[in-house]
Amino acid sequence: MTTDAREMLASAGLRITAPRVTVIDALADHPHAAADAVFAKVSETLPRTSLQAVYNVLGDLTARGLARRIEPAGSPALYELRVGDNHHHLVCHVCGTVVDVDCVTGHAPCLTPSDDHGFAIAEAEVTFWGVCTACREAAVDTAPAQ
Amino acid sequence: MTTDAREMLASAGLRITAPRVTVIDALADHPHAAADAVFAKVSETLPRTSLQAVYNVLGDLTARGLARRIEPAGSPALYELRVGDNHHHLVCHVCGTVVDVDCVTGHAPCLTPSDDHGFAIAEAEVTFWGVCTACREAAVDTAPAQ
DNA sequence: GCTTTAATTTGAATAACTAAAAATTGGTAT
DNA sequence: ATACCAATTTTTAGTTATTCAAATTAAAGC
Repeated sequence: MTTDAREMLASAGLRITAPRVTVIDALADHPHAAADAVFAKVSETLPRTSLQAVYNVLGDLTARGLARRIEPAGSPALYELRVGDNHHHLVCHVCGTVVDVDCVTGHAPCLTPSDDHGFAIAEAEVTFWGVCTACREAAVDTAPAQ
Repeated sequence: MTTDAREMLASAGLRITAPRVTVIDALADHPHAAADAVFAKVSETLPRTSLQAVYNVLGDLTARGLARRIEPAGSPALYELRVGDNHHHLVCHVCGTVVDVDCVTGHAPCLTPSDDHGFAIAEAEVTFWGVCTACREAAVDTAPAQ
């Protein structure tokens, strides 16, 4: 895992540093993690790392195309290493869990609007909202008796 | 316009107050406005209104289904009065302008993911990203000479 | 016109993120 | 190996968007 992180950084022309390698490892283990979750994970193995450094690294990774940043409504920004395939997301309204969904029709842009209003359209971002299995089961358990 | 606002509030069982009517009028004039833009607009005609009141009203309208809240990445929350038709949005990467786009395939949920991962899916939210005409023209004007 | 309950104001707190100067470190050249 | 320099990280602050809660005010039924 560490090797991959180093290769990723090198191929993007970024210096290989402990915080960067550790952030990438954390994202590899926990896709769709927010900055503070990444910080918590990184702190386990590299406790001297600052939250600011994590923000810097996530920003750098995103700017170089090594990571993708998503911002579901009501959630802080989440990061993932799966880039370049225009996949989408399915978010649980209750617990916020995010899972990947392959592109609806194949490749970017996977959809075209009925009217582009003169915009030069670059991409279509799709977010499916629903309730995950765990939250549905929890709801049944706590439902009022009929 | 004022009449419509009053009717909307009444039909939702909300008290008719000056801040609420004015917020609704502001949204009718400026769809996709953020809270501070609504506050600025409301302040013109009702200068004693607090920003907090605007947040309260926007929250109430959203909770009762009179308004819809969208949160494009990198933008504060935006509000619009067009609700219940599952339309989508086209956002300019440069200036943030938002325009409405009719639902891609007709009615909610307008899309189905390739794999629902066990989620009970309620809706599909589509955000198209591109560059609007004005920003494209501005880019040409300031482009470096070849 | 009262009374009750909802709404608004006022004042404060918080989360998520950005900014900038100072200290440190990685990678290259010697 | 060592030193250098620019990139990175730390430290410290600051900002933006938003929420919370107590006290005041106002809407609508009686």
